[in-house]
Amino acid sequence: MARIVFEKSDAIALVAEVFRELGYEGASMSEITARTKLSKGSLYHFFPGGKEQMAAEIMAHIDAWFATEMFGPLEKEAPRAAIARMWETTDSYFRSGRRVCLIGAFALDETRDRFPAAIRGYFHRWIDALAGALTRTGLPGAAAKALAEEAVIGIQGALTLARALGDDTIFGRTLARLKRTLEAASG
Amino acid sequence: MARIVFEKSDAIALVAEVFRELGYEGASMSEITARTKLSKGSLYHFFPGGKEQMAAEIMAHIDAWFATEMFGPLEKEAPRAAIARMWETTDSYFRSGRRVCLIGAFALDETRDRFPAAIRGYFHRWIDALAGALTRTGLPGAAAKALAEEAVIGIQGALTLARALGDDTIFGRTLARLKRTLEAASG
DNA sequence: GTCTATAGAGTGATAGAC
DNA sequence: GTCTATCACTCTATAGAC
Repeated sequence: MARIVFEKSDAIALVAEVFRELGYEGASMSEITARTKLSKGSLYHFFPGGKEQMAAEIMAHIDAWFATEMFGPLEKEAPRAAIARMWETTDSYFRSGRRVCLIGAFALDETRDRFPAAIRGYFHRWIDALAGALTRTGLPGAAAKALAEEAVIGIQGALTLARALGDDTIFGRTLARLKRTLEAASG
Repeated sequence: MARIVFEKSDAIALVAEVFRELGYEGASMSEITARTKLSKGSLYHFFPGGKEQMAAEIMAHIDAWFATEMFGPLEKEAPRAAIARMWETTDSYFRSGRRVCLIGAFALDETRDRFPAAIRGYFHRWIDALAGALTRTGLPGAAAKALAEEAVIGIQGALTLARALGDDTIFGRTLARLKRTLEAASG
C-alpha cells in the first residue's frame, strides 16, 4: 500500500485552501479528501474533532500568521515602515485579490455562530494594531481608529468585489487608494 | 387541515432570507421548509429546478428591486438627490448592517461559479449607475467611476465587518463617511 | 515485535429531488 | 412521504519507523 506522510501543518494549509474556496458548508469531507489527497484516516488522525476542529485550527493558524507578519510589526516597529509593509503583506497574502479572506467569508453566514470569538478577534486585532501604529505617527486616537477601520473595510470590500467581478485589478487599486488616504492623514 | 396559500413572490422573499442567513450550501431543504413553513410540495411547485432555481429567482428579484429603487433613479433623476436617496435606501435595505448582501456572500465561495453573470451584473450595474449620476454632477468620468467603485467596496466591506464584529454602528458610520467623500468630490 | 500514520470500505443520518 | 446520493464520521487493516 502506497503511503505518503504529511506534517500536520501541511494538512492545515491544504485543508485551509479547500475551506477558502468552498466555504465551511460547501467543503464536504469527500471534496477535502479529493482536493488535498489526504485520506479520511489522516484527516481524522490530525483532526479528531472533524470539520469543526479543522476550521478552528485553520483560523488559529491564520491568526498566528497575521500576528507574526503584520500585527506584531504594527505594534512594535517604526509605524510608517510597518504600515508600508502591511500593504505589501496584504497584497501578497490575498494574491492581489484572487484569494478570498476565509475569516471574512465565515463571518457572512451562520458559520459565524460557530466561531464568533475567533472571527471577532481577528478583525479587532487587525484594526487595533493598525490604529496603534497610526497613533504612533502622531494621529489622535479617534482619527487613527477611524482610519484603521476604513482600511480593513476597504480590504474586505475589495476582496468581495474583485471576486464578484472576476477583476484582478480592483484589489491593487484599492490598496493603493487606502495607502494614499492613510499617508495623507498621518503626514 | 389548516392550509396556507402563498404567492410565488412571497415564497421568493421567504426563501431569500434563509439563503441570506445560511448561504447557498448551508441552506438545506429541511431548513428552508422549517423556516419558511412552506412544504416541500409548495417549494417544488414554485421552483421545479430546486435550490438552483430558487437562488436564481431570488437574485433576479433582488436585481429587479435594486433596478427600481436605486439604479433607475441614479440613471434618470437629479443626480444629487438620487445619490442622497441611495444612502437611505442602502441603509434601510441592509437594516443598518444587520442584514448581509446575499449576492456579495455568494461571490465569496464556489456559489459564484453557479451564477457568475447574475453576480457580475448586479455589481456592475450598481457601480455604473452611481458613476453615471456622479458624472452628471460634473465629475470627470474616470473620477466618477473610481468613486462609485469606492462606495460599493465600502458598503460590502462594512457589511462584512459589521457582521464579523457584531457591531451595529459600523454600517451607518461607513455610509456617512462615504457620503461625505462623494459630496466633497462632487461639490 | 510495538507504535503511529494512512488507507479506504463501511456506518447511520440526512441531503436534495420528485 | 419516498427515493437515491451523499453527508460527516468510524473502524479495521496495514505500511513503515523503530
